[in-house]
Amino acid sequence: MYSASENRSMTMLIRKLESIATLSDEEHAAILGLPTRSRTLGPGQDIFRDGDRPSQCCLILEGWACRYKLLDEGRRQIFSFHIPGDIPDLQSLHLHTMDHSLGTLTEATMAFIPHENVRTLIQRFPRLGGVLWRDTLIDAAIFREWMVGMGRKSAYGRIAHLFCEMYLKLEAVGLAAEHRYPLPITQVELGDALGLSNVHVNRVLQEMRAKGLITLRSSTLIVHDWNELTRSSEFDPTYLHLAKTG
Amino acid sequence: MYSASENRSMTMLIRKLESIATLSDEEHAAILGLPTRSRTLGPGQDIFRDGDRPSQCCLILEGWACRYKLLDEGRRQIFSFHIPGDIPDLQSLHLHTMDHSLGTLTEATMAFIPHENVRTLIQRFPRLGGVLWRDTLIDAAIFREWMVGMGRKSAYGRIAHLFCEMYLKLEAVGLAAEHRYPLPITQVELGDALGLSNVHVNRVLQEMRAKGLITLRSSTLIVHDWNELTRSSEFDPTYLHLAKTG
DNA sequence: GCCGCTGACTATCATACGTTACTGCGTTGC
DNA sequence: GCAACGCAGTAACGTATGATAGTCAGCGGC
Repeated sequence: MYSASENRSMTMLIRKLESIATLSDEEHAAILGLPTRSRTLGPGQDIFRDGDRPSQCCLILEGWACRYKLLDEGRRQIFSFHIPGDIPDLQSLHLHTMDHSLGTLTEATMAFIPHENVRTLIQRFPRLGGVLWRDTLIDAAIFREWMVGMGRKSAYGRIAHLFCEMYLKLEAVGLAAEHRYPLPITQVELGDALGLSNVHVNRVLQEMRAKGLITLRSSTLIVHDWNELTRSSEFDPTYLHLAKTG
Repeated sequence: MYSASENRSMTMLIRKLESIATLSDEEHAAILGLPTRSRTLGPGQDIFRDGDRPSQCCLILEGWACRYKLLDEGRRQIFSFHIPGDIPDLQSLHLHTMDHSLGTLTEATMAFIPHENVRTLIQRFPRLGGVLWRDTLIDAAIFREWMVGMGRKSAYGRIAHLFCEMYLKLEAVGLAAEHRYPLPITQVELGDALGLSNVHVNRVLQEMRAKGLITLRSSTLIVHDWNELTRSSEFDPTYLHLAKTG
């Protein structure tokens, strides 16, 4: 059921971890040796739900996912967007009951790793535990940054900020370059992430297009003026704590 | 400079950790043995600032603090309120550059613990490392919950939700009971935490008072109708991951 | 005993955003 | 080839909240 040897699916995880820390050869090898079971899901499928008590972690190999919570009357808040290399539910190692849901945005392939094996890995390589801890801390830093947006920035600034953030995250694992990247997210989902209505998201996107700031078509975003995008969103990448940027 | 033996100041930390996990006698003793240096600050003082690279952790013994970030034109976003027993900058163990600031709200006494000693503690008691990791994960869960508020709830719901949250956090460390607690926070600070103007915070507080829901006077909050408070804010304590509630 | 300050509170007016409801275009299914 | 659907886009209108600009009570300083 789980395949351990020659685990190609772990390269994405290694790329991700090396974007936020450095790994020794032994640590590298230990990660490659993790047993995983892969699975592909269609778009809009839940991987776990609010209230679940998962016994494994979920690593994204391909496609996009998001964490979210549902409220009364169809309201939804999306907390994060996840791309290949991410382990969106690393927290389940220490918080046993999920307080939100995780679902796919696109068709997506995930590798599941039993908690047990992650725990053993951390015992053998405590420094690797520190790297995973660091990853969850960066997760929290991104939440804080979204809070700044929702609390104190305009819709325009929020959307621009998200575009900057996703670019750096994708670039860090080699999935974006030249200020262009795949963005398979609907306007409704953008709104649910940023606390906006789909109508207003559309308004702001039109405004950005009119200014020649971006092109967004068939799920591809092209940033024509990166400086203006970062300036107008007050974007400072420190909170991403990427290895490159210190 | 640091005093290690008979460390009374650590009891608040132990109470806090026992509110989210259980500790063995050895772990208990090891925490009491941590060397600390205490310091008392007046209200409105910064403990560290955005961009700092601290070499110690800060445990709050008495008083309130908050984490925040400043933007252009005097805008401010407060991320969290901290009470005795909290270690607001635990993340600095793995994220070396602070991406926000920490300041006191009231006069406050803090105990500083060198990172070095925390690391040694975690090496000797890996399970304790897990508890601290868990604490930072709960921190993140609270951020997510605030995001839900700022993105998808009314001002009324947000304020009510915060009142519920602070009550449970204070109660968990024995600083609140009978739906009444000290709340030494100005209306401006409430607004900066919830993404509202001070004027609107005032409007909503008046509304809550008019309904007989709460009394808030001279920094003391009394909740007259806990059920209505939780109902109107869609409050579900799961995200606090308190030991009691599983 | 007044000064200066901070925080609570209020009134008026402005606006960024939400709500509702609709059009139109691709895609998928059959 | 057309129905059904999801998503982008638009228009008209409504409103929760912000901005500005004050008043007032309490309080420490001297």
